[in-house]
Amino acid sequence: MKVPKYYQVKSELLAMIADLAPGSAVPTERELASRFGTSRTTVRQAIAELVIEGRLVRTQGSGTFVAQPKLMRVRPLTSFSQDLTSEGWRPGSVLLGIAEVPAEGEACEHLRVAPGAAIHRVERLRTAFDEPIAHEVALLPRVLPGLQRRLAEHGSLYRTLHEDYGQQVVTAEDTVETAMADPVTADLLGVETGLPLLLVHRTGWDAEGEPVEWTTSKFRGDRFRFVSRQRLDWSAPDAGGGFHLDAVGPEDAAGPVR
Amino acid sequence: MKVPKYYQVKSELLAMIADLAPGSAVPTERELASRFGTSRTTVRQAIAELVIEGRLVRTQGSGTFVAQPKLMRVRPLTSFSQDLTSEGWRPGSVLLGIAEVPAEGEACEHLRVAPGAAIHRVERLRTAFDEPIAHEVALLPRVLPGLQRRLAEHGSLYRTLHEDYGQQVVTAEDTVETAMADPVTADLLGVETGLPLLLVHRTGWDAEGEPVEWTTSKFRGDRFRFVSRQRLDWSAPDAGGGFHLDAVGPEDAAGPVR
DNA sequence: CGAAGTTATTGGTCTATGCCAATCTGTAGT
DNA sequence: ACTACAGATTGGCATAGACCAATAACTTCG
Repeated sequence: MKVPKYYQVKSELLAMIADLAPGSAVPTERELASRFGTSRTTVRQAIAELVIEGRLVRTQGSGTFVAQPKLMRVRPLTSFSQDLTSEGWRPGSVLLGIAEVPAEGEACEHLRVAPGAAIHRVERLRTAFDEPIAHEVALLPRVLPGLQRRLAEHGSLYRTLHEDYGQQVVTAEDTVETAMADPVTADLLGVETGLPLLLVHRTGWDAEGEPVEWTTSKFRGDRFRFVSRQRLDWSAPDAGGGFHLDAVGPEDAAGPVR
Repeated sequence: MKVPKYYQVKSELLAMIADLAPGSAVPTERELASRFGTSRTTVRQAIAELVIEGRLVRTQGSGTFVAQPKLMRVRPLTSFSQDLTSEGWRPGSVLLGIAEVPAEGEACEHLRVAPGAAIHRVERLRTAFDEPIAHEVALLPRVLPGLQRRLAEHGSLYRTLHEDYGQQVVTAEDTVETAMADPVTADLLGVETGLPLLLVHRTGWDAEGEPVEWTTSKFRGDRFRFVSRQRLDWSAPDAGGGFHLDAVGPEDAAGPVR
């Protein structure tokens, strides 16, 4: 796949700032342009995307600096009752790949497995109205013989886990944040690079509190809106009105240049 | 406030496509450039933002067209138990304005009041670590005498509604989508125009199912991540695994040009 | 009539350049 | 010391033009 020059600049810039502390200054646009042998416009395009991703901050007259890491909002959802009827329409799903891979990085923490342990990786493209909607990678820590065949029969991953392997996701935690479409994801979703995405991570646990899945989904931000209805619990202090903050580290962003 | 030329072009473009059906072609970049008396670069910047907002779609070699309206994802949350301890830190809140205004537009539907009916409007800037985090406008349909004074005493809007007026939000529906920072919001949040935001709408109902609030929040997408933990109900068909889709109309986007 | 190749059109990327606006810094004046 | 002013520096906006890549319309050939 062809990689535009501004995207190469972005990647090199990303590598350059990886080791810098938040608040550190990066070279000026004019300096970077001559260093990378390109024009200032191209450098600006690269920087603009890193700003949108929350990796850099710019101040006119002052300079460009490494951004602080993202914050996190925890909404203390409490009690809830089912009152949503399942109206609506069920979209399609295209299986892009399924394999056994070694666990690595963040996945080890979320799935509570040792690095290098064998886990299942299910990559799918979710569609609606025959249009790509989201790119989804599910990681499953358990031993699941014949997963591919059984998944093909059921269609639904959750149903397969439940009916064929007796695994049930009872508790789940979702995180929603914005991200930008990298060239690979953009290609899969049929959109152009740089489009804002809704990046959703889901961790699912069974009744014993053991992790069952860790799924990363990238939804087209220009086509989607998440809706959740819930009951609030007033025994919690300031339920619903307040929110809690914590600092978390940034995920790695732009992929490797080819 | 000064408005860049590309933003004027964007607004005129937005007005131009308001009456067009989805799929309609808009003039070419070169045509628009000469019509608006500007360069192609400027037109491209305007179009790029409209694409990010989901109002236009571009196809190389073919042209630029009016986009389909956004889709909606409904996640059928079901049962839930409180197991989140309220750790963390409570952020600040700056009251920007509070007034009685006539209800109009969407608000009438969500609050179930007649157009023109008097409602309260509470505009706040939410902060964390002394940094602007979100711009929030809460609309309240009930009669609330002395709201401003009592809100100043309590700080929390929810606590004020509960303790002073006996109103309790028991059920709430949140929607989360991406949006871009318009110049006014960007100014308030201290970021630059065009940054992706997490646009959150919350409707709150009391025990009788009567609307209590309709709140619009714009969070900095580069600084936030929403987290919700929930219990899944397996009595619902395909709970958790499937998702439901529906077409909704687009909100109005760019503000007026000045 | 249908398939294959050609050409014009459209958006995608990049360059080079100019001026403006915000910021910072150093210097002169009080 | 302190303030006020005047550059120098930096990012913000815009222009004009060039070439590339994908698409669609047209032409030509079988």
